[in-house]
Amino acid sequence: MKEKIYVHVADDHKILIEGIIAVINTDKDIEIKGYSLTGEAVIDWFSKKENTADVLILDITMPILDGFDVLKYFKKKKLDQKVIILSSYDDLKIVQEVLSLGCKGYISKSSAGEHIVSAIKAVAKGEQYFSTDIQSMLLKSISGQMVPKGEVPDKFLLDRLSERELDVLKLITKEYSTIEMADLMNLSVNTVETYRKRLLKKLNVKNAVGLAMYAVKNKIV
Amino acid sequence: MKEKIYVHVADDHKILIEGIIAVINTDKDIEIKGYSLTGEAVIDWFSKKENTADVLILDITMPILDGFDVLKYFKKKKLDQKVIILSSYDDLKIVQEVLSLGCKGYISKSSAGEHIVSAIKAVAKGEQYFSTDIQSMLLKSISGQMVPKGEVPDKFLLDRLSERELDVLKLITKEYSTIEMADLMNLSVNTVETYRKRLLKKLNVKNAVGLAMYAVKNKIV
DNA sequence: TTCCGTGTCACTGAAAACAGTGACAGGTTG
DNA sequence: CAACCTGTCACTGTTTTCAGTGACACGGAA
Repeated sequence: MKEKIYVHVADDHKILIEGIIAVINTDKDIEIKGYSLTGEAVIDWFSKKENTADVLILDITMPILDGFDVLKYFKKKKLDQKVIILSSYDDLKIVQEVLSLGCKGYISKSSAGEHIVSAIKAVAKGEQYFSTDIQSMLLKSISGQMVPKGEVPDKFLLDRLSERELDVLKLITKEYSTIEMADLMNLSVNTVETYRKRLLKKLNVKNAVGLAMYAVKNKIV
Repeated sequence: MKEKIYVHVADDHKILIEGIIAVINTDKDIEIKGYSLTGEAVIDWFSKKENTADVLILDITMPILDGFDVLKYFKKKKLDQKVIILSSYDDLKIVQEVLSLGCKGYISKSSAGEHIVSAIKAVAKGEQYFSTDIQSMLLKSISGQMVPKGEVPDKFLLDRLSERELDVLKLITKEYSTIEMADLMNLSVNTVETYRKRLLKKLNVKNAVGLAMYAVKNKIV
């Protein structure tokens, strides 16, 4: 009889958590060790020594501190926590980003619950696990990535946005003009323009609408 | 012994559906009559005469045909189907929109599963049901709506957009500039500008980003 | 028939966005 | 340490958007 696998679940949608718990409870080898509704709660939970879990099921989009932040916290603290991302986004950039932050599995929310169980077991054993849609996306991206050597495609760089850039991006989606933002943030107009320009470049879009659409697609707003 | 309430669930996230089913199954008075993973599937299901449900739990965001489309379908077919929206968006415009399309309840995904059960029972009885965060948002919007009598707030007018305006709106969300649109549509730049200006006025936003955000929120793109 | 919305176009001027380049200090990381 | 990212700011253009005003034909609704 092998040992139980202990799991912690984090998602801001309580209903989803309840669902996951219900699914996981059907498996005798896995046991839920608590859940969190926010990124802050996850970090709190894991920062207490008495709390440990073999695997953390983690949503990306949560208010304030999101999945990225949680992964970064683990990295910073050099905790080798096994994490499975459970996301509704099948965006290549996001997958690459969380992988680089050390996550061990990625499941799309559109996949069936049984996959969570498989993923937990695989990751607990030290393997990686990706739901089929994510797998095929990764494969496609690699095979389609026949770029001349030396030239690194933008997609692999994925500049993560800085604090300030993110601030500006959010304000842009709220129809703020540069001057208004500068006023609001107590910055020079030039500074805000710099952030705007860096955003355009990093996200490879041509105008503010592109930025807004990016923000929407990536649940930044 | 009262009769059972039959429920159909629609969401593109299978895991969530499983969760909802698990939660609902704890209640003896409610029974699941199938589920759908897409808007098309919902419409298919309900268009078969042998399929009926007292209440439909419906997600807004689904690929291709979304929750709005499903509601519009019911409206068009004059089916008085009771629908509870289960959404991760707590946006006022969206709530107003689905209400105007005849939905009877609105639950945020961040609320607990037990609320679904309450919502189902309330709606089945002919009542309305909103989760607390949605309720407070609605109240706030109403109290903040102290406009001088006679002056109807724009939000309630929801001017219909013309064909051309819609065309331009869509292109704007694709980062087209006015000149590019004029070129593409074989129109004078001035004409396209006219549409743009009419859009700004009708939707009461201040720039192209506002238009794009409107388009996103109202599922025009 | 008159009014209104729509599709089409024009002109002007101010405001904002976009592009390019540059700079510099402070922090992190290899 | 050197390289890199971030936050901050400046200057100079060009292009685009936004605002205001106007026009005219067509078609449907009041």
